[in-house]
Amino acid sequence: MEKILQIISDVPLFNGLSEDHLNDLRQIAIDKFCNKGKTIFLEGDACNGFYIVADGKVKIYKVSFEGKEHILHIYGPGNPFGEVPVFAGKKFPANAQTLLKSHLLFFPRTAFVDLISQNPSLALNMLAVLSMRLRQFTVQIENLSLKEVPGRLASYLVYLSQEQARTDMVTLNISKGQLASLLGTIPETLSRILTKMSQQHLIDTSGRNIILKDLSGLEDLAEHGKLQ
Amino acid sequence: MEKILQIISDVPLFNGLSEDHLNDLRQIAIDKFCNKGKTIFLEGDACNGFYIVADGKVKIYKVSFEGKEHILHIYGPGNPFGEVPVFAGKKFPANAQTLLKSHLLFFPRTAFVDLISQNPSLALNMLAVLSMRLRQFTVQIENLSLKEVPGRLASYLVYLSQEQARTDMVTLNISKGQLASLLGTIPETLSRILTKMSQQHLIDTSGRNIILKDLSGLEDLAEHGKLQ
DNA sequence: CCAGTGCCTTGACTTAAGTCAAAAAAGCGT
DNA sequence: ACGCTTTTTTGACTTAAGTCAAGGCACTGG
Repeated sequence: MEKILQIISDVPLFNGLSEDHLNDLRQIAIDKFCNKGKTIFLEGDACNGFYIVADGKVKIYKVSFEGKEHILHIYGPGNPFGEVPVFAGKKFPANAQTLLKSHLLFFPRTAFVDLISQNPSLALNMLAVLSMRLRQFTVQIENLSLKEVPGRLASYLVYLSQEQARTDMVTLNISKGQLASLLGTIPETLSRILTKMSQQHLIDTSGRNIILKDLSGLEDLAEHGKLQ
Repeated sequence: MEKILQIISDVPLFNGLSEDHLNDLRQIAIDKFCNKGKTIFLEGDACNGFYIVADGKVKIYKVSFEGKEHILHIYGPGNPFGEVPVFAGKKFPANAQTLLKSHLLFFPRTAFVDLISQNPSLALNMLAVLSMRLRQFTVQIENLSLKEVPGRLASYLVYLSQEQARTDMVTLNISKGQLASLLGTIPETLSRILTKMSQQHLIDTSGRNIILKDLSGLEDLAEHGKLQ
């Protein structure tokens, strides 16, 4: 049981909270264990709380009428999700599904709102989380409408290289099909662009490893980029 | 001077706050009058506060390397903007410019954060505002990646029809060029699609007025649609 | 070792939407 | 009403990226 407290205290959202507040959070948190591929909620579902990934991986996605899916986020340990309807409206704006066997913590809406009302620094943390998300969405929209697929892929590779703190190689932690969906395209197109980038000596691919042969070329492509 | 207090008390973000708190807000608010076309901030600018539109109209937009612009939002009276860096990071994630002669209220960051820390209901209101924005972005991303331009335009018309509470006609409150940018396309394409929709007897256009001849057809198109 | 499944790649084709250029229409100030 | 600017429309052309269909590759379990 102390494991939950441990997990909670490691979540960025709860950074800087006092022992007492962490304990309060622990009191209201509910464990949820899910197998891979489990749907956690669907767009339009009523919401009575939000989740934090304790362990595993979750995708947040939208589906078009024809069934095509676009992944909005992929969240791992420490990331909250499903918070939007806690504060605005009552319905989830997208779908959530586990990509791996996962351990989630569920925070019921009313209890959590009570905590926030009594705890300004929790409120400020939550505001920071939502603001970061807005910032990310801003970038996603820019990518989708102002850049072509090669530029989006290059951005993603540069981002991975920062995240993984390596300039020589990055490793995808999702399948290429999922990456295509995250970039707002389809697997065929992604595949073609990866081969094109290899031909231009920007990268080399082997499975989920992508060797960055010309990082500054990729940065360039991410910025103003056409691939020829 | 009482005008400012009046404006503040009408802003949804400040709904339900006590007289005292409204007065506090009024103390920290700074008037700003801008002519049409005035740049309020640019992406990457350091931020030391956020704005509320008291009067006029402001566009929030991103610009690509080649200079193409994509409008993210257009805000009118009562809408706050530029709040993201108040809570996360310190730089604006996009650009802001007035579309009309406008009257803005500026709230300096530190003073505002102090108020929020002392006032849970202001914090909850702010959380609601940011959550609504996330919800809207979610829809925008869905539109951009899963729908074609005719579907996006149809969505927008349906949205306008709800907003203006009319089923027979809507009036654009921005130019068609700006609408194109808001939909993630260019004026030429928008123009062509408007004529196509007229040919299909979905709408009739005359300047900024668009007569909705077949609202359910438009709803259909917005949902799952191709225009043929 | 082989069959089977899921993932990825390739090829041929189609199409939505962007570019460039020019004309037409609408606004605006004097 | 006039000339000027800005916005919108139209046409011809190009291109990025999607669709459909098939094949290859790689990992799994019998």
